[in-house]
Amino acid sequence: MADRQVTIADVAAAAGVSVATVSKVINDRYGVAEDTSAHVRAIIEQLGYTSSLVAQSLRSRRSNVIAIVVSDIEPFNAELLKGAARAIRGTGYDLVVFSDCGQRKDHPRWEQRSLARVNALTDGAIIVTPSSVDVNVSTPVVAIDHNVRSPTMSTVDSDNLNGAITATAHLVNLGHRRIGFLAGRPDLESARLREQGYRHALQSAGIRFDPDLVRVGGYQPDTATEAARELLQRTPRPTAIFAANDATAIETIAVARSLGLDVPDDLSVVGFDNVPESALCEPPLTTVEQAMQQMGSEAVGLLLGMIEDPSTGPRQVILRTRLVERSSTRAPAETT
Amino acid sequence: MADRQVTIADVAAAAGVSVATVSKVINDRYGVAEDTSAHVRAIIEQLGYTSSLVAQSLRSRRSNVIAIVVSDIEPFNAELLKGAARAIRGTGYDLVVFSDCGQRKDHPRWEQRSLARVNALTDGAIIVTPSSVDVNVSTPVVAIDHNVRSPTMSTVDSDNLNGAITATAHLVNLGHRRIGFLAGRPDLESARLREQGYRHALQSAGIRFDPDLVRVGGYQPDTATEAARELLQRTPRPTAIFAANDATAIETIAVARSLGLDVPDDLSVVGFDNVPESALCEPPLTTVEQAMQQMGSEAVGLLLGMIEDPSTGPRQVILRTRLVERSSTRAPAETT
DNA sequence: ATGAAAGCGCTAACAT
DNA sequence: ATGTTAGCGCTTTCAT
Repeated sequence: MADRQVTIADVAAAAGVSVATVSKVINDRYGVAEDTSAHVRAIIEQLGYTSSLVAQSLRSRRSNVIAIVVSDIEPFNAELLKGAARAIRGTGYDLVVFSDCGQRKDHPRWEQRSLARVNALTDGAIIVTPSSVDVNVSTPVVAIDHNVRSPTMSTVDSDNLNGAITATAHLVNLGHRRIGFLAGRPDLESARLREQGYRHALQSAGIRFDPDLVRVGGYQPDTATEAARELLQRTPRPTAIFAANDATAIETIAVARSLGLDVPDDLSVVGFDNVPESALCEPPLTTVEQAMQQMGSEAVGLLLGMIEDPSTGPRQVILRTRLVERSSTRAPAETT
Repeated sequence: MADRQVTIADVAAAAGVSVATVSKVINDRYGVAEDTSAHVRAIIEQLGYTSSLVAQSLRSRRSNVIAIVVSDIEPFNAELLKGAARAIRGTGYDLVVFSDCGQRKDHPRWEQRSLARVNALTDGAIIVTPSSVDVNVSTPVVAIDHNVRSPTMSTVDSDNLNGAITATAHLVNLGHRRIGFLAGRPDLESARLREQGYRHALQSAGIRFDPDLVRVGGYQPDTATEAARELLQRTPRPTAIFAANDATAIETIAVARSLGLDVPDDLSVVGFDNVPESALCEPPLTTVEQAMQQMGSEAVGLLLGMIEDPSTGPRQVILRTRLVERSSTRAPAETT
């Protein structure tokens, strides 16, 4: 922990040249003599100088950094990050992940703030599960799990509708009729589509939609607890629950257990996402897999394309989902 | 995607005051009239202004942001991030994760560069698995999985020595005698300690250490492939392998399979870390669990302590490990 | 209470 | 080929 970082001025002084010359050397600008350049490089090496990203990007347009803006770092976003990192490798870009760690989650435009904060720092940004309609920055942006269909923005999403249909149909095919739905956040498009899928599958099976079998779980364990309890304490109790994501599905299992219910004997539970945690819980969760890592890498691909060629139009990528059957679902014990 | 971000100058102009006044309002400085302040806030709201982290932190010392500097975002680091994010929640700090996505992994001082790049941006940094001895920045730093014992720096580590002893002893207790070791990166203290633990446990069991049963796997799948193959093609073949981390243990299983060997019938494999992937591979991996998320949150705790009270001395935290028995280990088929 | 001006570390015209 | 100079958006004395 030194008193002060080495600055370009230190290098210039030590090398006996101007800061402008050092800057030119760093950025491989033409117009520097061979030996001047070599000398400056030597000094840089010797002093262990690294330019400040902050100062550099305040001044110039390019930073060779891309940002991923997330509300929090939880299992789903962590998978995205793994995939994004893989895609960045070999491109020469650095990655900055910016997160307020969920502290502004309920603020209507948290992603706008985060984006504005890092904006000057980066050449473009990926924004995950944004809550507001439009973003307003000067660099390219691609949205993962976007809130609304917007043909003006590049987006990467899973096929939420078909995923939810598959999940619900799986329960129907097992013989379930009273199927509860633990909904996601109503302000998110993915959540709305999953509910649509649930309804659609019910209808296809000739099961009447019952609003009393739906509660908002909000995608997060703590917001789901009460909702799951209400669902499970109804009479007659649903024999199965489709939760809009894994986090709340896992919470549902915990609530069921606390109520003395066995999963899957007394209750089947299906989730959505297939985060690693879903395979590790007890019982292992049947869920709809999203290609999370691929979503991250696709987003990086789109973004770099837009950065390198700004005339690139917005593109929407939709990735298919698939059902992963594990042990949290089975045929209902008794027929209704 | 607007043409330009809203700046403090825009706000000042719209409010009919100077930028200095706007700055004071933003930072709750005294010396601004009530109604001026209210008016400025209204304009800020209306324009959707958010101050630029870049400009702000170039100018002032505090940014209310902490950095986590990682070489890459892979399963181990992803777990750390989850734990760190949880610990940051409620503190008011924002998190910036900086990574070159493994592109400078072999550069001897990659962490020094990354640290220097984000230094001005943050109030302190957590640096994960650094490769060089000492860091040189003007803000507090805590190291996770540090390279060398350094009482001058705050560090968070697992008890690598005892973890490795436990892993090796587990194999010994199952009846294995020819136990191979797929070492980590020799430049990392954690890797050296795990090898020490391996040797120690062998010695305790009265098994002679055989250098031919040790190969460097380098902590990464691609660097481990050849090493694992060499180990498995020796005659006589080891009946068990302790890999220095999960990533290379999983790779070892893949190599064994490609050689027609069954795990655990023909070969037992133990890993280290207990990343989620280790439970999901086939067969599920017996491994030594590090409290990865806790490492992240402990590091945040130490760092915030140092930021809030700079007189805080360096502290070292060592977390205990524990063996997680799954299905990749069993008694050897034939006795030697 | 408010504003003018200097400067954080760097880049980019523009001189020389 | 090199240096001088003017900012990037912000904070912070220091005048007024």
